[in-house]
Order: sequence, then C-alpha cells, then structure tokens
Amino acid sequence: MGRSRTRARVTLSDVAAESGVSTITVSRALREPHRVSAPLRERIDAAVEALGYVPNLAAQALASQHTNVIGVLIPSVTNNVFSDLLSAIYDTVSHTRFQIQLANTQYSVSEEEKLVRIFLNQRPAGLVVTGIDQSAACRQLLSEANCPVIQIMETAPDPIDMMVGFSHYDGAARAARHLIEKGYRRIGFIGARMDPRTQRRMEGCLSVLDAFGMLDRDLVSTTEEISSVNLGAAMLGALVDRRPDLDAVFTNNDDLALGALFECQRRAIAVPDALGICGFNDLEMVRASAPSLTSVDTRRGEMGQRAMTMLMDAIEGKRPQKRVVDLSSTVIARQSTARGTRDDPAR
Amino acid sequence: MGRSRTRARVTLSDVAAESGVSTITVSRALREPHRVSAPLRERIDAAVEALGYVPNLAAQALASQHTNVIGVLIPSVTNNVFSDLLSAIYDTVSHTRFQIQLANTQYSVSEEEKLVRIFLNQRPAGLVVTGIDQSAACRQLLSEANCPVIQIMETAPDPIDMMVGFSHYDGAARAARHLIEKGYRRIGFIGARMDPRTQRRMEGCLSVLDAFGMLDRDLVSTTEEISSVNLGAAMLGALVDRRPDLDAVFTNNDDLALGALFECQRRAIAVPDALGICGFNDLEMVRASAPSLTSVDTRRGEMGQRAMTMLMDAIEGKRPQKRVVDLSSTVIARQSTARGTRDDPAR
DNA sequence: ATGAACAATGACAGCGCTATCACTGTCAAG
DNA sequence: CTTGACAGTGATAGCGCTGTCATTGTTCAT
Repeated sequence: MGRSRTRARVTLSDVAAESGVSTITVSRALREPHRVSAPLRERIDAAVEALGYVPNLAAQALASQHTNVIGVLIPSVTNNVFSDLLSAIYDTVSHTRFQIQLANTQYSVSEEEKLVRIFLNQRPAGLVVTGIDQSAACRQLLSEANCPVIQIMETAPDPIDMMVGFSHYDGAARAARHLIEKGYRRIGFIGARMDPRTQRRMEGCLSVLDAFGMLDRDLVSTTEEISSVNLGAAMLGALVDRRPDLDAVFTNNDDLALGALFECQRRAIAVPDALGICGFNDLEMVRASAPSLTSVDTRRGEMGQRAMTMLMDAIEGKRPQKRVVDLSSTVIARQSTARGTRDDPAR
Repeated sequence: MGRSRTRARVTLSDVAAESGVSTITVSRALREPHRVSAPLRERIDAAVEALGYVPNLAAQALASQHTNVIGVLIPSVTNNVFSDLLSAIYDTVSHTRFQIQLANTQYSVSEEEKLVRIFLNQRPAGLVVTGIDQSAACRQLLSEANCPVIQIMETAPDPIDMMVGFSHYDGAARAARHLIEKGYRRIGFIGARMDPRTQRRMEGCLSVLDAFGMLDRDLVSTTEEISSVNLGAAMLGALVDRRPDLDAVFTNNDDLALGALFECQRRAIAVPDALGICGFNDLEMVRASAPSLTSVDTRRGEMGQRAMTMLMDAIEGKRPQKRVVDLSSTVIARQSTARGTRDDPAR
C-alpha cells in the first residue's frame, strides 16, 4: 500500500549533537530547565524545535522507573454518568505533564483486579479506581502500590488511600424523603443493572420508606439488565399495570426516569399529579423535559476535578489534609414531583 | 501516609533463573510459544505463574521498537455518539493483544496534529482518527507513519490509509427527502457546534430542500454552542417564535431533536401533525420518547467494530480488499414524522 | 591567599527487554 | 559415514533515556 517505511526518529543525542552539548544536559534542559544555564537552554530549545524532537516515553519510563501515566479504571464508557466524569478528568489533566490511560472494568471485580495488576507493573504516577467494591487481593495490591491511589464515586470510612465521592445511600434517602414531603404515599422503586452502587441507592430509598411505614416490597422493581430509557419505559409500564395505585417512583438513574416519563405521556398519566417521578444523577437532559424531571445532583464534574487535583498533588508529595472528600448530593426539585403546584416554574 | 515503598518487581531474568533457562528463551516462550520445546514451555509457564511475572511494557517497547498500543483520537468523550463508538472499539479489542490509548482532540485540528505527533513517536501498532478534516501537516505525518491508520465517522475518496464511515451529506439529504415525502413543506434546520461533519449535514439537507424549491434560509438556525437537549429546546422555541409557519425541522443530532420535542410538548404544538421532527444518529432514547422520534441511523457500533477489525488485520499484514468502507445510513421513520397517520405503531 | 560551597556540565552504567547471530544436536538424504 | 537442513537454545549488544557520581569553574567567607 505504499506506506513509507522510513521515518527518521530524532533522539536526545541528535539534539545534543545539534546544540553541541551532552545528552544528559539536553535531558536536564527539558525536565529541569532551571538547572541549566540560560544560553545553553536557548540553544537546546532551538535544536529541539528545529529537529522536531519528541521524547520516547518508553525509554523515559524504563530509565527513570516511573511514568507520567495516570491510570483510570471505570466500569463502562457508555454510561452518561462516566462520560461527564471522564470529561472533567481529561479537562483537569490537560496541560499538565500527566497523561490519562483509561481502562474498562465492565463492572467486573476480577477484570478490575487484572487491570490493576497490569497498570501497577507499568509504574503509573497515580491510579483512579471507581467505587469501593474491589476484591481483597485488589485492595491489597493497591495499598502496597508505590503511587497514590484515589477511589471515586463513593465514600466510605476505610479508603485505600484517598477518596472523593458521595453516599449513594444518603442520596437516594434524600430522594425518598423529598417524595414523601411532596405528599406521595405509594412510592415505588425502579432499578436496573443492580451493581453495588445501585444496590446501595435502593437500600437508602427503601430504608426511608420503611421508617415512614410506607415500604411496600411489591412496588420495588429491579432487573439485571443494562439501564436504558426504553427499559425505564417498559419497567414503569409493567409496574403500573400491576399496581395502578402507584403514586410516585424513584428511579435508579435518569435514563430510567426519562423512560418512565415517556411511558406516562403515552398512557396519559399526569405527571406530577397522578404520578411523581424522581431520577438520579441530574443529567443535562432532565432539566429540559416537559415536565422537567426532579433528580439528585451528584456533582460528577466537580468530583472528577477534585479527584485529579488531589491525585496530582499527592504525586507531587502534597498529601491532602483530609483523605476522604464527601461531595454529598442534592435533590433538585422540578416539575415532575411538584404535586398540586403544576404552575411552578421549573427550578 | 505509610504507603509501602517496597514492591519487588519480577523480571524476565527472575523467571529465567527460576526455570533454569536463559532470558531469551523465556521471552520466546511468552511471545512465540511454538518455537520452544514443550517441556521448557511448561517449566517457564509454571515459573511465570509462581512468580507472578508481568512484562514491563516500556522495556518491550524500547527493545522491540514497537508497541501493542492502538491510539484512538476522538473529538470529545462526552458526546453520546462517541461513547457508542468507543464502547464498540473497546469490546472489539478486548481479549486481543492490543490496548487502546484514548486521546481527546476537543474538535481542534491543531490539538489533533500535536497528539498525532506524540502518538507516532511512541510507535503505536495502529492509529484511529476521527473524520477527514486533518491539517495538511497531520495528513502528511499520518501517511508517512509506519503503522496502519484508519479514519472513522466519514467517508471520502482520498483516504490517508483506510476508512470506515458514511456520508453525512447523504444522511442528511435522506432525512430532508423523508420530510418532504411525508408532506412537510416549510422545513427548518437546527444545528449546533457546527464542526465540519455538522456542516456537511447541513449542506446535505439544504441542497435537497433547494432542489425541491423549498429552501428558505430564514428557517435555518445554527450556533457554535455545544449541542445539548436544552439548547435544542431553546433553538426550536426561538425559531417557532420567529416563524410560526414552520411545519418540520431537521436537527443536526438527537439531543437537539429531543429538546425540540420537549419544547413542542411545552407549547402544545402537535408532533407530528403541526410539526414534524427528524433527528440524527438514532440514539437509544429516541425510540422511547412519546411520540417516538424519527432519526437517521448511523450504525456507530458496527463502525467501531469494523474499524478495529480492519485495523488489527492490517497490523497483522492482512490489507483489506477495499480501503474505504461506506456503512451508509438509514432514516428510521417513527411517529414524529408520521403526519396524518398518528396511529401508526412506532416501529 | 585558601578552601568550602555551590553551580554547571559531562561520563558512564544500566533500566528490562528483544533482534541478531552463533552454537549444538538430531535426522534424513546421499 | 558424511553432509546439510533445521529445530532448539544461548551470548551479546543495544533500544533511548536518566540516576549517579565525577569534574570543572566560580564565588565568598575567612
């Protein structure tokens, strides 16, 4: 196919020859400019520019025994929740010396452990892992790692190293309390995939319902299927068919909530008067719907940003005062739960 | 913070010592097992297992002058369109020897060029770039690269190397024709961000309207802002305020389409009878809405899968018969454009 | 004047692996 | 019984960079 085989790689010693110094001086000029005299530095910079030198990361890593790679382990690249997070992570890291290396655990603890093992062997500068449900061996590996590690998305009292997140249990509990305050009484729960975080949300919701004497297990609908808008519609439809007396539903996430809303529109179930809907995550789109959807804001952008800042500081040796940052979460009340106050302007 | 400093790295020579062979034999046993006798291979495998040996990728890369890294350059990690694509890419590559290294061009041609330069210097096994709008220097770099390169998302007659995508112009043209066939006459266009692909969609749409003598520039609404559901609602609202006679709208993507639908619901504009809506990309959620939204299916999952298969084959030396794969695109007609046939079941 | 302290630069070894070539033994063909 | 082919294994030399220590000059307090 005529793909050219030749491509002269410019190495450090080419730059050194061009600027008439030793390789180590070029190396220093690039990494610790203040340790090299101004005239040399200028000559070297000019040579780098002229030759189009780009460092060989493999050689750097091998010689220095460390990299500028920050490994990020997330369960899914498709989920909207993680794309918001990722976008904040990339933004925070761009224009620093660090690079992101993303990996996908597919919600599997063993896959996660395997990936951690691979990552650690490449001596990353730092590691970001999702959640608190690592395998014992994985926790062990991470706590013995000689780089900072940060767990995101959740908080718990026993961080491996550092942590930025919020309590899914509490967030869902707030949502349940909100529905109760708004006057709903027969409150259902719809959940999909049922990974550990999803489960803790369910528990948070059900515990509040229980405390108010409103827990009705028959109004709880869960599935192992992957969450989607269509699934939300189907699950709400099935739940309403079985229990026409349902008067509100808390869904595990906003995709399900949106699906539930669509199904209500299709069946001419009045939201919020006949049925209240509360989602989770506060994705961009739930503010736009008609009626707009109440949801729990989980500040994923801030989470990504804080996590990367803490991690990069730790890599630089600046350990945080608090190892666990709890970002909390807030119910954003909108039209879908504004019972009897249909005219309220959204937010 | 008591993070352990010690972590014995197991190297090839540890494995060699353990199994009583030379390092090169271990190296071969791992990479080309058939070139090593069965008994040795078993001893070596056992030693690898016992010691928990994990290869050092930096050393491998440095010594062999190539890596198993496939670089993937996409404009945005947040956009739903790219998350579908990414998910297919990760799935296709998992359980092969290749690893994905993702980078983010932020819709910037110069950022893309910079990233290509960095990638190429790390001698990737292959490279995936988005679209056909690289800078001249970037095209030059890529065509001189000594690894296969595949452009995705779009097709054009002059691939740098290989290509998998579809014509955005044609896809949008099909959408416009669909609206005309359905009897709409005052058809508007709503577009956001207006990157090159978005622009070609606009051109495809407008050229058809023009051919039918229906082009009205006053019904075209575009913005540089980032696309979102809320933006779609706002833009549709503004367009309808200005031109109440609008009877259909083609939006650049499904986020905008969904926003437009919500705005119609808010204003009690009957969709599809008073206003037809057609989106682009056929995201999962547009099938769920009420009414369901007509959209253009762009087969992103298949695109990601085909692209990675072609790329990996090319890396292995199996060049494809056709260098350009056009996946085409299809209008998926749903309720939002089913004028006068409101009762039609949605797909 | 003297040496201590320090800034600026370089020589050299080696990170962990693989490419290359050399070596040994086995076996079939002549 | 030689020869050549070949399968199986090893010795050696780097890949491109950085850590470490050595060397040179300069400045400053004594």
